[in-house]
Amino acid sequence: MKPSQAPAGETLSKARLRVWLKLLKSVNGIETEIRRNLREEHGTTLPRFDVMSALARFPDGLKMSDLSSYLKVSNGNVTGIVDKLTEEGLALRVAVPGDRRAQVARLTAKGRAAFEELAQHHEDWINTLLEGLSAGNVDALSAHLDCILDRQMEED
Amino acid sequence: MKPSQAPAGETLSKARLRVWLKLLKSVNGIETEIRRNLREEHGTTLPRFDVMSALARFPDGLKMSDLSSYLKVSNGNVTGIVDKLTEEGLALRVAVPGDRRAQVARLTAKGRAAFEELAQHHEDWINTLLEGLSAGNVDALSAHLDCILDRQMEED
DNA sequence: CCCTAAAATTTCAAGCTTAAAATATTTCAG
DNA sequence: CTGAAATATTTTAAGCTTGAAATTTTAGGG
Repeated sequence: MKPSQAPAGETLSKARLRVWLKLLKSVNGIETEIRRNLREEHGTTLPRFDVMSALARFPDGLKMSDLSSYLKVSNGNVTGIVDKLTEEGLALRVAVPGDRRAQVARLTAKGRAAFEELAQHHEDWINTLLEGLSAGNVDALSAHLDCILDRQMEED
Repeated sequence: MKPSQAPAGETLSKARLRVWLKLLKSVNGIETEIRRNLREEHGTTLPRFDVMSALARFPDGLKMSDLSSYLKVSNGNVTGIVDKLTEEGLALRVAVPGDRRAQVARLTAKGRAAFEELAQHHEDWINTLLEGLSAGNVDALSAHLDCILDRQMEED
């Protein structure tokens, strides 16, 4: 009545590897399409969208360091992206009253308007790319991802 | 008896967006850890591992263009990575008999040995990072990802 | 007060990635 | 044959990303 000849642990390890490759392929495919849409339809990039998205959630602005830890990217990285957004008039840096080292990044009115536009299209793109997932599929997939994410949070 | 006030379509769209963000977070977390392991424990990078992995599956070598379409990255990209692997003695380019334009990239013996080592560790890392997924979870997750991937294949 | 450690940010060097242009070679219609 | 189109690859310019070094400012013990 053994289900297989190989040790269960080894088989599970290979199955996890296969599902990881599938996970990677799914995400890369979607991400590539989103990047293409952002570039071709809006002349922008995913990192810029991500920063705008973060700033949109914090209307009072975010310190540069909070922004980088929120997005899980390096400090130097957000410096460059906020520079670009600032040049384009979409964001600005505001001095923090009590601390001359720190600066808060915020969206400008133009930045907020641009983000609203982008965010709607982004949701539409994702909705189309995930058309194969019913509401039930979404919930089940979400639960499985929680199994992965729970482990990641432990490690911090 | 309505399940919610919002139109079903809108709710599903938001649910898909949420699961997309969760998918991205899961994959980014794992990928960051894999990159860190490759760098700190083996002094290499994920792109180099990906190329070695592709070449390991084709012992007779892969044309540069086949390599880039297999990995879904640009031609110019694989040129640079194969250059690096060649400098390190892990890969080499072989002329294709009938076509002086083309070259086949192959692993050297050293490259094959290095890859075997990396691949085993890679599988172990993934096995640990996905410890939260039982065999049943893996199968269910895999099925849901197929819903996403099926759609992606249609678009090619 | 001073001066060292910590904190916030930017700068820097190196590597990855892409799209597009450039090169070299092959194919094939006429 | 010949030259235009197609194919295989490399080069290039621009942007993203990181980790580490550098800069500026703050905080706190002595």
